[in-house]
Amino acid sequence: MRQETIENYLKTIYNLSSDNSALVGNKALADKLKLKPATVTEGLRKLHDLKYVVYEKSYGSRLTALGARLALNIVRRHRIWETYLVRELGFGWDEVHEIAEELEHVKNDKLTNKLASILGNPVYDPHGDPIPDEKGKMQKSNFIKLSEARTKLNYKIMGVTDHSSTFLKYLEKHQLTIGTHLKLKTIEAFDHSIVLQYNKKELTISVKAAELVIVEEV
Amino acid sequence: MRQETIENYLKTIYNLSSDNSALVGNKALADKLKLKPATVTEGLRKLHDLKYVVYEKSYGSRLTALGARLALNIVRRHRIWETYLVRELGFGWDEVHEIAEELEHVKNDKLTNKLASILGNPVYDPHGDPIPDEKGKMQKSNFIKLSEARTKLNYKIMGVTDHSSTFLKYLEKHQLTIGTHLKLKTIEAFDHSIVLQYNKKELTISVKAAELVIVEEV
DNA sequence: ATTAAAAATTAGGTATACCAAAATTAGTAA
DNA sequence: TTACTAATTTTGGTATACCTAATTTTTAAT
Ligand SMILES: [Mn+2]
Ligand SMILES: [Mn+2]
Ligand SMILES: [Mn+2]
Ligand SMILES: [Mn+2]
Repeated sequence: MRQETIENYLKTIYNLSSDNSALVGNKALADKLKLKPATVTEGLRKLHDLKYVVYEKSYGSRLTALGARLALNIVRRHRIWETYLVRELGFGWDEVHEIAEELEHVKNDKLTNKLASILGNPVYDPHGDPIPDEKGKMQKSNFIKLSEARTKLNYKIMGVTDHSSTFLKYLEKHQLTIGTHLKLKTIEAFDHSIVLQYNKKELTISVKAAELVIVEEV
Repeated sequence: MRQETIENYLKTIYNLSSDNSALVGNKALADKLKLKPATVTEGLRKLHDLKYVVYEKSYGSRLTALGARLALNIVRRHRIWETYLVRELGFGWDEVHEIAEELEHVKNDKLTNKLASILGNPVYDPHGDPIPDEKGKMQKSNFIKLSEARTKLNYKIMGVTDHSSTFLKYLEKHQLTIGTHLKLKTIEAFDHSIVLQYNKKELTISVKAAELVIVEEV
């Protein structure tokens, strides 16, 4: 199997199984990888033979310790490059994901570590995702989705779970960027839209959007 | 054909045919690409269909205008990354070629141009190779191989044609780096070894090494 | 427990990128 | 010219990464 193929599978399994030990289904994996389920079935059989995943036929797959190590490496490179592109090369947070998808496959530890070191070994990337260190360890947090937040409480935006340019531009337009403090004023009983108060203004956002914003109570 | 495959063929044809329009033979191409001639024959047929090369059966191939444009793009990215790695990220000139072989395939003009701009739009890379600008234009020079230099004259080292770590480390050990001024003292009649005088010392180097060093008369 | 829908697998195929061995063509040195 | 050598092409393969359509398994809904 091509190294890049392996890396894309493992990274995606990792991303889809945030509580890492849960099984990831083939359909979800196929969608993220933009492949057909039949293709993914084949791929997983090979990754199983390579001992990167344990594959429970018809139920899904999870990373082995070996697979998780590789996955965390890719995730580290991806997030460090995104941070470097934003902080050192002047890209917007909405532009970097696609470029990082390519740069993440360049394997050179000296390079990755040099970039990290220039950045002061950052712990979060521009989307609020934690950056694993060289050993794969990273910040663990008790952040929640904005869609699960409660009225009257105060929150701070810590990240996003959709890296698409359209979504990030939408957030930026409304000044909903990482670090923004906001208060959850009310939740519409009708459709669960959320009314936010921040920066001396009010904004209503859909559940759909709120599910993609990560916050912390403050 | 995979984009990376195309790019490696075109870049290599370009590098092997520095005197622009000369035909490049399949054997030479196969060696550089670490492929077998049979494979290259196939590849060239496809590149011909894609209008990237003109392929004269049994004699060799040369780039079309379209192919040359793409090739110069890759060469630009390769050389800019090498320069960036050396000047901004603290790598040695002997470490960057392999990394650049991967980075050169990341296609994003904003990124390439940003790196170039940070570097002050450099015209030469760390090995003395000229860097094409966005339109593919680059410095032309009348440099010669050190093996073709004449006794008693003074020269300045302008570049190298072998990017391998072993060769570059050898040069560095003897302080034969780019910019070094030297005088060609004598040429051994026996084996054409060259006796150099520079930095208040003398050094004899083989024809083999001298062929890989590019100099300019000063 | 039955059934319909969704997810996963299998079977059968295409396209790309490579290779070894054999056959051909080009170049060179008598 | 001939005869050898080197380069190139052809032929017949392998391996990987995909796909569609058909079948099977799992899950969810009566
Ligand atoms: Mn990303
Ligand atoms: Mn990110
Ligand atoms: Mn190089
Ligand atoms: Mn170079």
